[in-house]
Amino acid sequence: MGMCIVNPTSQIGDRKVTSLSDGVAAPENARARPTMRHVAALAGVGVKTVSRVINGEPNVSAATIAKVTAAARTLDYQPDLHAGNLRRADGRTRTIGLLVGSVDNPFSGAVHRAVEDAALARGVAVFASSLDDDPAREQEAVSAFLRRRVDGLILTTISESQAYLAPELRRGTPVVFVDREPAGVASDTVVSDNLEGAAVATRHLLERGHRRLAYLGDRAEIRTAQARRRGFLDELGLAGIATRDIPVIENLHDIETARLAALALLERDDPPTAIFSAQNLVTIGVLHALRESGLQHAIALVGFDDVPLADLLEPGVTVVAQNPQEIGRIAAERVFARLDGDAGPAVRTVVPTRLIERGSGEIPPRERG
Amino acid sequence: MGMCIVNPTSQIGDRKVTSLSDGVAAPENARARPTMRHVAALAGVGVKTVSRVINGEPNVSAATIAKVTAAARTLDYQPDLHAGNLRRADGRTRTIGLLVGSVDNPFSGAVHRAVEDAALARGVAVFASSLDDDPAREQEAVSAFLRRRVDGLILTTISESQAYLAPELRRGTPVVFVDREPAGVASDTVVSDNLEGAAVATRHLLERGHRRLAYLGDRAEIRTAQARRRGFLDELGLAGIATRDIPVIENLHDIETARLAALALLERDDPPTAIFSAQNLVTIGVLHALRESGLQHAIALVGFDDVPLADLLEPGVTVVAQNPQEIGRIAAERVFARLDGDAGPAVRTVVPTRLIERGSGEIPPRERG
DNA sequence: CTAAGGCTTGACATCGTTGTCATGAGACGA
DNA sequence: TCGTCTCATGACAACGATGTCAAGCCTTAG
Repeated sequence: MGMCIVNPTSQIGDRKVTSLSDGVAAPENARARPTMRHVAALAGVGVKTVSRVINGEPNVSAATIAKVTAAARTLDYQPDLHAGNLRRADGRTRTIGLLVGSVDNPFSGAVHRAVEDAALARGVAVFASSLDDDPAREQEAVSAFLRRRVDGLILTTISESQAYLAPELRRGTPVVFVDREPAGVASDTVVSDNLEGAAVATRHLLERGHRRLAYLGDRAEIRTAQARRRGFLDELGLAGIATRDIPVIENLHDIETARLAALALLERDDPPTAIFSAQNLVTIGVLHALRESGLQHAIALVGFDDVPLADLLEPGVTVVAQNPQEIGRIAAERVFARLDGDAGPAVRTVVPTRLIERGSGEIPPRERG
Repeated sequence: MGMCIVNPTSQIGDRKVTSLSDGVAAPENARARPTMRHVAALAGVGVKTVSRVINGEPNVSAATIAKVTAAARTLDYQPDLHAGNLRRADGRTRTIGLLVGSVDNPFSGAVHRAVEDAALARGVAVFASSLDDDPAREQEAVSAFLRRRVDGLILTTISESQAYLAPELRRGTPVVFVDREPAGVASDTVVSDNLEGAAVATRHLLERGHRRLAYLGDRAEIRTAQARRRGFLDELGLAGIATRDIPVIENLHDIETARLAALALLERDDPPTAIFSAQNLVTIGVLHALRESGLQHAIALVGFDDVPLADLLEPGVTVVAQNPQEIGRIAAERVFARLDGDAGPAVRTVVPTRLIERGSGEIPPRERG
């Protein structure tokens, strides 16, 4: 074990060295993963010299660089980033953790893509996980990220408090909250203007004469959903509409529950003339329900968050669009600014929303009855 | 430096031990990340005992477990997975690398989600990267994964040959190719039945009487795109249609280029009566062009790969749907089977496609002129 | 000719953890 | 009472890399 034998033919350099061997030739088809010591032995230099060459450090002769490079290529050597990190001064893994709603939700995908683009430019890899609005998953994902020593976190959260992150924040790990604001800790946050966006959507319907509106939204415990609901209700209040009779249907977490809720709503004796759907999957569920009821041209709809192909539907779907690319871009920018030494107070960035009129939100109210 | 001072008040256990200190008290608000040695010192036990408790190894007394657990909680200790891996026998990082077309493409998102679900069940984290059909990005992503010592790879590829992976495969790293078959190496592969799917789409149009068809597809160098094109052309040949006059427009890589190509096609003197769009973004581009030309009810369309909200459009979009969830699920299953010791020959899994008739593919041919 | 300085290079300790092994305490049967 | 066994525990080396430091060589200036 670990026995050293002289094997002058197995080196690239010109000096005689002992080569690494277990005394048994490894079969060609199951070579072990080479380490720096293997490269050093093959090149006939010390491991530190290999380290210097691999990391492009100065003060290595051209001849040595050539020998080491050749040996590394011959062995298909890949440095072990984590072993290096253990000793390296900055201790950076060049890895960040990203927790989004679900990697197959278009909003999340756009955020993810923007984060990835920023990370790629800095040679940083991205762990991506789906939250699925499950508090346990949030904690597990964060824990999994931290055990892998990510340099920073970009998190969409669902649990009641993120106070469990306080020790990590004290250690200086950058954490940026996206889409939803944290509770119990202060850290950089990037969110859409949910309150104002919902108000804009609601005003849009009110201005077209609608008085019987309905709200369909996500889980009530999500602060983002609460803000959208409040924006909706506040605006009704400003318009002097009694919110007592306004249907506010919450806890719709996927297309199917939203569709069923919308169908039930449309079958009431006194259905609304306009619907505000406060999340992209909810909007899609409502679209299905309207279509099934043949009411897509009769009942107005404004959705919060854009929906794929919304412009190709008939009528086009009017939405208050978020800007997930921008959210992701800014979140990544915050993480990297912190890693670059920015020690200022927590920054809260509000990304504006944009009303996109496509038809469904411009349907006038029908007469009652 | 590294000086040890006795600090009997800073421990949870009952034995006197030297605590870790630099001789200077760290400020409360910038505590360094605790290691096992810190936990051991606080608990008044040896590091190996902490290791045993953290890893749930047997033969530790209940009292010791309690002390160590308390100390770990007090310090908010998180074990460093990579440091452990360095020494651990199996050397697994419990991490895999996933390379998809783009994390914001719905097909990729669905694959990603399925892989994540399988990985989560095993406590494995997923690095996700976007290929963007860029050969350089493929190599960089793979290299970034390997430097981080992922246990396995699930790859969508674009470069001409994946022979560069041969040494890694010899080392036993599981590699599964998804969506596109590799060249130059043999390894597990999970793909849709592109040839047959395209043939089904084409037959569907032929059976409805179309003779003037057109093909709009992705980059010609992508083998998957080649297979779809061949499926289309072969089927025309079988039907006795001269393929010389059939428009075959390739290298459409995003919605906008596809839209422009389709618009140009529709403005020809002799436009097709039916279109086969061979990729999801191309289908969306074609849908825009048809809509802009007011021809969505006049020209038949069958797309390869499903499109979000395809069922809500008018007409609904007929597609040959792939099954990205299944592709992702099987790919993950292959990786984990290999990690569990499956040393059998490379497996090629073909996931069937499914024709979904929604209206656009059932439009009959218009009379010429 | 010699001292000083710069350039190359490698030995060694170290990062945070786990595998190996030895040690000591207590239980148990003869 | 005494070995023998099991259990609980910690010292130490090792994993693959990098930081530190000293040594050797070669220039160059005095």
